[in-house]
Amino acid sequence: MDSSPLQIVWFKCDLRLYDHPALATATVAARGPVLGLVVFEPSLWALPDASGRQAAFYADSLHDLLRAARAADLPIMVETAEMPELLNRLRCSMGSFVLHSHEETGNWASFQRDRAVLAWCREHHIPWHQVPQNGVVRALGSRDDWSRLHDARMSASVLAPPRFTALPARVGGRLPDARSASAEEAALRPWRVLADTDPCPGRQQGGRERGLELLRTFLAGRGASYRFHMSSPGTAEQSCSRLSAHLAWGTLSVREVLHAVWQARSQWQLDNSHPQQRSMLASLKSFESRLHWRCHFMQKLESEPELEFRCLHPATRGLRNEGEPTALDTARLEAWQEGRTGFAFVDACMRYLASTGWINFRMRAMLTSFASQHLWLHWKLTGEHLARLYTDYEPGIHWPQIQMQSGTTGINTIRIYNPEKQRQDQDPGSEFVARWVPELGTATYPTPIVDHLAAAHLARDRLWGLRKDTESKDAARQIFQKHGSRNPACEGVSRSRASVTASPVVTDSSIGEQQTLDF
DNA sequence: AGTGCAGTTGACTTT
DNA sequence: TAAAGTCAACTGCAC
Repeated sequence: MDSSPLQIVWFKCDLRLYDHPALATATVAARGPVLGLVVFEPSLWALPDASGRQAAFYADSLHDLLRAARAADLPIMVETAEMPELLNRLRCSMGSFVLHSHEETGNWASFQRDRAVLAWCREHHIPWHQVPQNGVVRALGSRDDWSRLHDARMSASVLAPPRFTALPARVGGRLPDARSASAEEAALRPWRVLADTDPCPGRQQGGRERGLELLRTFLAGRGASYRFHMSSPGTAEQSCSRLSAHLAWGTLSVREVLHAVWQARSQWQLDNSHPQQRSMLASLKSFESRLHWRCHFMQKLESEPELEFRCLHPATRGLRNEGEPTALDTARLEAWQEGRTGFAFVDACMRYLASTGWINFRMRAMLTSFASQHLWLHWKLTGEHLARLYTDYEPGIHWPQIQMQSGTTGINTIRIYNPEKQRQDQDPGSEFVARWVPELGTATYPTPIVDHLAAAHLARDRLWGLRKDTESKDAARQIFQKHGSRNPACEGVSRSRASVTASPVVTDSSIGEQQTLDF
């Protein structure tokens, strides 16, 4: 009998060695040798929310991970297979092992995959240790406890990369020689092949080294203009942290980013003579707040994975066409996807996103609002399209945000963005529109496909109309109890009244959260 | 000079 | 940085 069984660390959306709790628990003293495992799962990459640009970012990141692992003497096996069949194969060839991974708040399919893996592990008496890597709490009892649990996770120390011991020959001999460049290219091939199907000329590069560089420049001063430049699509690209894809694919951990923010803050606090001190301290504060909100939103999908395909508030189910799209739906969907709605700013944003794989938060909200409210398309279809376009697609942020901007959560105020007002506010000089919709003003540019004022009015009436009856309000209260933020500054309370009365009054029109990721 | 009035601004509410 | 609506206070101008 082997007294120290093989410890397999299954890398999922956590492509790093630093601050990697699953790797740390696998390497604590008295355990066996450690083997990394990265799996290209064809069924998951074929889903309608997956795309080539995400695969490309993953490949970049895996490249960095394999290099770092070589330097640290951690062998990593890269496989193309479905789980749990792969685990079965590994058990046959290598014998029993212990499996380690991070808790994942992914899409429904990844959740089902994890259930299958859990069933397989139980059947074969393979221990599977799943540990958290962010502020999302699995099996959360009450939202009242969440903030405390989140803060405790985030304030714990970051974990140094562990030291590894040599693999026994029975395992090591079966690994491909990952030291050669051609072997590494072969390992990355499934992701690269998929990437080639999705041209994205402005795509952000993946890999931990790039992520660290973005973090460094943002904290060292690039973030000074963050608060005033994040809302316009023309300036956000440089002023935002651009860490979203790195957090989504785990080349950086949210905790290490947070600790870096705290360290930068104490440095900036000392630098009284620096002209950017004030703006940097303000930026760091709002950036930290967003990291908190990031986990807050992901917690919603963790607690209710059906958010990916079912309207949260029961009264909003069936509001938009959930069946076979009509001819009108299809025409509108295609116009929106292809950036030819006749609303130049909306079209410019969609084309920019398609070309770069990223757009700032506010414009994501506008694109969603336009599809759901003005075009009255069901959010599942449009949400899948946006998911594919986002290199930084994070299911736990995406689906709760999509539902929020579509007015189907019941606990958030209805936000219908006016595409003309947004153009005025965010692109007053029309530089952004001119760059991405150069044919504007010529005969080839379409006329608007809807009367946006009338469409917004109709959407407002429909959504507010649903909230009037008592049953609907009761449902909203229950949703708030399960998912709502307990931050007093964000309650559905009129702030002026809350500040002057002993017991703030919750108005009927504002049960729940008033906060978005953008504020 | 003070009054009347259209138009603007800002705080606040409603959808 | 949701947008639209309401209302009161203010402003600039004409008379």
